[in-house]
Amino acid sequence: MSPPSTLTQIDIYKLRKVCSVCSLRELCLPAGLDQRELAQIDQLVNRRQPVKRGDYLFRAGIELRSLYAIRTGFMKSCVLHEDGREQVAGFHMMGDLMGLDAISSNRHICDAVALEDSEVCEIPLSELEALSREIPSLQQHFHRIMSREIVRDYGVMLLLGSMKAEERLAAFLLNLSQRFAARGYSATEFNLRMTREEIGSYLGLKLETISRALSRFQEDGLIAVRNKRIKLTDIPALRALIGHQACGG
Amino acid sequence: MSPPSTLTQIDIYKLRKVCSVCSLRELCLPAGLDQRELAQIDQLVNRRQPVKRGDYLFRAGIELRSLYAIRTGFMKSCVLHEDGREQVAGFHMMGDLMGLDAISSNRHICDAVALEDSEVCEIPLSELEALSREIPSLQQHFHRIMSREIVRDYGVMLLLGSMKAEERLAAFLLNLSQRFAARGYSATEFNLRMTREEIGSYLGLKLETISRALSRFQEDGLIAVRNKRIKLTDIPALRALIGHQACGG
DNA sequence: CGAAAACTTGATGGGGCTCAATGCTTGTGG
DNA sequence: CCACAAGCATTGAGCCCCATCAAGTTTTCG
Repeated sequence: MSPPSTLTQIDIYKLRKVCSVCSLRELCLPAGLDQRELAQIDQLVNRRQPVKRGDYLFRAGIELRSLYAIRTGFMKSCVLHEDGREQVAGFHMMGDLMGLDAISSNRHICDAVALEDSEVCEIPLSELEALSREIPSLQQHFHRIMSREIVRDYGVMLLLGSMKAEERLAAFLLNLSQRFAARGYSATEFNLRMTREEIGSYLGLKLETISRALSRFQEDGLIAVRNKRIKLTDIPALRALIGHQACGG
Repeated sequence: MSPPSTLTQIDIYKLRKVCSVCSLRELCLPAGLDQRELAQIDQLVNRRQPVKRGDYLFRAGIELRSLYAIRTGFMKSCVLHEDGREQVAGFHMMGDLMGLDAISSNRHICDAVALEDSEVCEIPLSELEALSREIPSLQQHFHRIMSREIVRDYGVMLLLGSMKAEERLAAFLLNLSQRFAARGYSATEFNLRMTREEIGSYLGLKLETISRALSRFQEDGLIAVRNKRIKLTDIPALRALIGHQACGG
């Protein structure tokens, strides 16, 4: 748990930790930074932190301390309603930034739970804000990340408000595919880290509906699914599924 | 259209225009600014701009020029899907900031349409960013506004994903009520600026469902509705409607 | 290995969509 | 000022998609 003790090992440990050589650099940080700026950002991200599967990274109601960038792993965020209603608001993977919703009130409004053993970079908000006052491209990048979250939310609203069950699921699978591809993984074959129930919660459907839709996709030759392992065998057909709502004329 | 010509009138015109004496100050700007900072912000908001009912403030796909703060009036934003599907993503009123979704890609993601004759303040993004680098409290305020939009979106996702028709409508009416109240208007009696179809689009329902639910609320004594005029006569009952999903145990 | 969690599949019912007809409101031009 | 049209709203009837309930199977994990 504590850093290794020899000098060489410490160096490696530090190098692995710092942002400037992090493999997620393109996802987390703006391009075009000079050495000094990168060094400042390294200091900003003051610790890497493991989160075990099932553990909470933060909980709704807790005071905002930091934002968290996911280094490895897979997480979900859940919004809670007073009456105990709960809904998955998003799934988050490598390079995603979590906690943006808490800036508004200084308290987290959703739970963040690891769906597999993960590792996050903690980013104190006040320091991020201070540094982004000095580095315009960092500021712009941060604003874009927040805006991207808003865009994503609009997409989910569209999905929830106007798509049928199979359209939603197809959109969900294609979105996952795209995000894995953007991170260098296969666009056609991956593991669903979440349960059918969690998918359903995210898509405003029940787990049985998810299960049935997956079975039907498989029957129709669009996917091959075995438990959490998914293979998209006909992406164009999945695409076609979305966007042919009633086919009126 | 052009400013009046006498000196006195010009002064009034300018005063009305500038942020530091704008009646929306508390909504738009952070508290605790000194004179000099307020003056800088005045310069930032370079023009007030009328938008006639039915006119577009901006359209999806158009390059982002500025953010817009609503001074008076009422607007909607609509996300568009490739296949022509369209959905109301939000209703916006006095003090709301529009265009945040466009920061991500530098292009607007949604249409913004005035639902009644309105007036907006144009805020060039690059200048806002520049100024927020100099004024920390402005920076923080801007981040909070973006975060608040994310929080709002999560609420809509919860609504769309897990509420029944009447719960959605009750939540919608209470939300409007609260926002009007926060702006000094009646919390119990107001005009719906939008059509039933637009409400339905926002709530993921059809206009007939909205109409039926409103009629039912009226039968049950929760509201009095005549066309667009709404009176909330039993707010506690409306609140109770939300959050008693299945009433299992 | 055994218990709990997760998943699949079937049967049934209901909430909201669809289609349809009618009434109301608003705006426009003669 | 009225007539007319177009948009908006209300209400009804029937149907379909998805939720619900239920049972059985597989997978996961301590």
